[in-house]
Formats: sequence, structure tokens, C-alpha cells
Amino acid sequence: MATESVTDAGRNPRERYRAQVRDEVKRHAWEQIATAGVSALSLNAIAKEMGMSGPALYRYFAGRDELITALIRDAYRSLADTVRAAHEAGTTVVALAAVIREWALSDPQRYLLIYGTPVPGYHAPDDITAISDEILAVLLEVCGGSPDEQPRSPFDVVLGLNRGWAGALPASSPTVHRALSFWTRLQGVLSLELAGHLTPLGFDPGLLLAEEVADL
Amino acid sequence: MATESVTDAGRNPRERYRAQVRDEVKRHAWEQIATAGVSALSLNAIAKEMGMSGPALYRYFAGRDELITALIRDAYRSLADTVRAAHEAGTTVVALAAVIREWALSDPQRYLLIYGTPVPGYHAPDDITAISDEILAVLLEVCGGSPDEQPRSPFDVVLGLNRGWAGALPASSPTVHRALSFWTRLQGVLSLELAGHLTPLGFDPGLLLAEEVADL
DNA sequence: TCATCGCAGTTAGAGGCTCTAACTACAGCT
DNA sequence: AGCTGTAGTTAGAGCCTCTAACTGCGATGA
Repeated sequence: MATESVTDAGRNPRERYRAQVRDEVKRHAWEQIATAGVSALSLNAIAKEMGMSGPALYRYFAGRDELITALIRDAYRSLADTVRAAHEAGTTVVALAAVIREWALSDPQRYLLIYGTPVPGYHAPDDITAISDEILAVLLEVCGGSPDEQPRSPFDVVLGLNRGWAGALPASSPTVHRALSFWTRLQGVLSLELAGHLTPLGFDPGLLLAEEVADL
Repeated sequence: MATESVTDAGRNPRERYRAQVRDEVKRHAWEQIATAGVSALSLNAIAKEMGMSGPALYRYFAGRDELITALIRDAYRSLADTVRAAHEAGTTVVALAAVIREWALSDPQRYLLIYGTPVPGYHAPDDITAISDEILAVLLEVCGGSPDEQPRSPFDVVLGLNRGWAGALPASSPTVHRALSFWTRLQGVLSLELAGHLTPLGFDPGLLLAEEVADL
């Protein structure tokens, strides 16, 4: 499991210890989240589990929100690493979708922490949005076709006029379109599957996902 | 706004009053949810806003969870009514997608209460899953083609072998497949858009959604 | 080597929450 | 007109987050 802090790289023992404790706090936090959701996450409970008394944890995290932000960062990092590894191993869109699905299924609440219900006011810090961009960049590469591909649909044309994000990246409009379709179709299947809305329908969501991303 | 209880139908004044208060509680609850998310929903705060003291609300809702369940029910009911109305007015899949998107955008947290992060243990009561089925049934009708349509893809075949849900409904495998694709693509665009993950990309999600559901 | 200083961890406590228990007082029914 | 059930009250237990003030250990510099 990738963690934000390169734990054992702290020079002085103080920093090493701090990083260790932070990691242990996060481990307990993930456990709580996996079993009862993020709303049940309690600094107090974590402190007790670690054999300390309540406010001690505030030495390590400014508050509940900062802990959650750290968890979100780790989740993004883990997903980005997974996606990048798959890409570097040379993957198809279908295989990539399957890899991401497995990543999500291995810890649904971790996926939902990123792509589930956001708190209305919340705005992620820049270093986190950077990781998100990193993921999208890989998507563009995986969905890339011939560089001089012409627009094929009205939406392609719109994407061509206003390249918004990905302005710098060398991707044709259809490539951007494919990446967007890939991403939204993937999220569609996953968010419904993880929320349990597909279970009663009695089919394998993996099959649906494979076909959804096969014809972009 | 459709509410579960047909407020003014209570026969004796006691029941009428109860229904009125329940509705007022729910109105305040929706306000809180819209501004700060469901995790910030507080019975205590609602009671104060209504000029009563804390525990009074427990006469009307057995607890926080029951209130939330009632809100979920109302949200499903509202969506089902919206979908049904569009269908009865004769709608295309593209138009239906736009209608549902508008419904979601008009109150993002209401959409997210249904399709956002679920609490791990939560299981919706039967009357709520019935509303969900109602929505899916309309989807099948909107996506229906000729009744003797033949399977076109491996997933169609799988759907044909194991009709799971919709066993009773007269829908061909490709119809079921189209409904499923429609539903997952819609959820994909909406969940990303409402969580704010599409905003930085700088394009109109409505356009993407229209093309996504245009070619099923 | 020893004094110092900073940081980990403590308890106390304010203020919020959910929810239960026991009580009061009023409104509707017979 | 009296009875009864129910809406509302306060008190309080037990959670939570987070602040403040204090203690005591361990790393670091003279």
C-alpha cells in the first residue's frame, strides 16, 4: 500500500517516529472506514486502539479533516500507481478497465472516498489534483490513436475548439473523447456496482464494463 | 416536491398534525443536506430551528437513521415521478438523460443520497427497492426495440441465459443491454460531474452525456 | 557531560451530537 | 366533564472534536 510519506527516509529519529505513528494512525483509519464508512471515522477511537488517550493524535494530524485529506491523497496515489504500472506493462483499454475495477473492488470505501459523495464545500489541495491529472494523462496515452485523427462527432469539434485541460498534451480530439468516454463509463459501472445497485440485477458487472469500454 | 406522506389526507387532526410536522422536519433536513451534506445532518439542530428542544423530534422519527431513510424514499419517489412523467410525455433516450441530469443538478445532494457513497451495512427497505425497480422498468420501456430482436454481443447472450431481474418483463436481451448501458453511462457522467471532477476539464458534461446515450 | 529546550503524551473541560428516561400539561374522545 | 394518550419538557449518559495547561522524557548544543 502506497503511503504519502516515504516512511523510513526521515533523517533524525524524531521524524522517523512521527512518520511511523502517522502511518499507524492511517492504517487504523482505513480499517474503520472499510467497516463503517468515513462518517464513522473517529480520532478518539483510533487513539484508544493505539493505547493512547484522545487528544494525543492532534500532535500528528491537525484534526479529523486533515487525516481524511491524507487518506484521500494516499488513495489517489495508490490508484495513480496502479494505472501507471498497467500502462507501462502495455495494456489495452479493456484490460486497464479491469485493473481499475479490481483496484476498486479490493477496497470499495477507498474508491468511494475519491469518487463518492463529496462534502459540498470541500476543495482538494493542489498536490491532490495533480495526482488526478496524472491519472488522466495516462488515460489519454492509453486512448491515443493516430496523431492527425480528424473529429468525428459534434462533441469532438467542441473539444477541438476548447481544449480546456490537456491543452499542453498532444492528443487529438477523438483521443480526448475516447478518454472521457472510457472514464465516465468506467465510473458509471463502478459507482453503481460498489453502491450495490447492480447486485439485485444478477449479472456480472465485469462483463458489462468490458463491452462498454471495448467500443469507444 | 413529492413527499412520501399524503400530508392532508390524515383523518383525525392528530394525524394531520403529525404529518405536517414530519414534513417540516424533512424540509429543514433537506436544507441542511444541501448546504453541508448528509453527514452534517443533525436532529438537534433541526429541532432548534423549529423552536423545539432536542428530543421532541423523536416523537416523529425513531432516530437519525429513520429520518435519512425517509429522505431517501422521498428522493427515489421524486426521481421515479420525474422519469415516469418524461416517459408518458413520450421521450427519447437522449431527452430522458437530459431530464434526469436536470433533476440531479437541481439538488446534487439529493441525487448523491441515492447514488453516492453508501454506508457499508445499509440495506434499503423493500418499499424503496420497489421504487428503484419502477425506475428501471421505465428505462426498459424507453430502450425497447422490436420484441424479437436477436442477441448481438456476448453480453447479450449472457443476459439471455440469466435474465435475473426483469425476468417477468417482456424485454429482449439487446433491450436490457441498452437499458443497462444507458443507466451506467448516465451515472458515470453524473457522478463525476456532481462530484466536481469534470469541472476543471472545461467542457459541457451535457454534451458528452447526449453523445454517450445517443449511440447505445 | 550536563543543562536546556522541544516535543510526546497526559488530564480537564467546553460544547456538540444521539438517544433514553421520567415528568408535565394539554387536546381529543367518550 | 373526566379520562387518556400524546406532544413537549428537562436531566443525563455516553459518544464525539478540539483547546488549554501541564508533565516528563530524550535529543541536542555548550
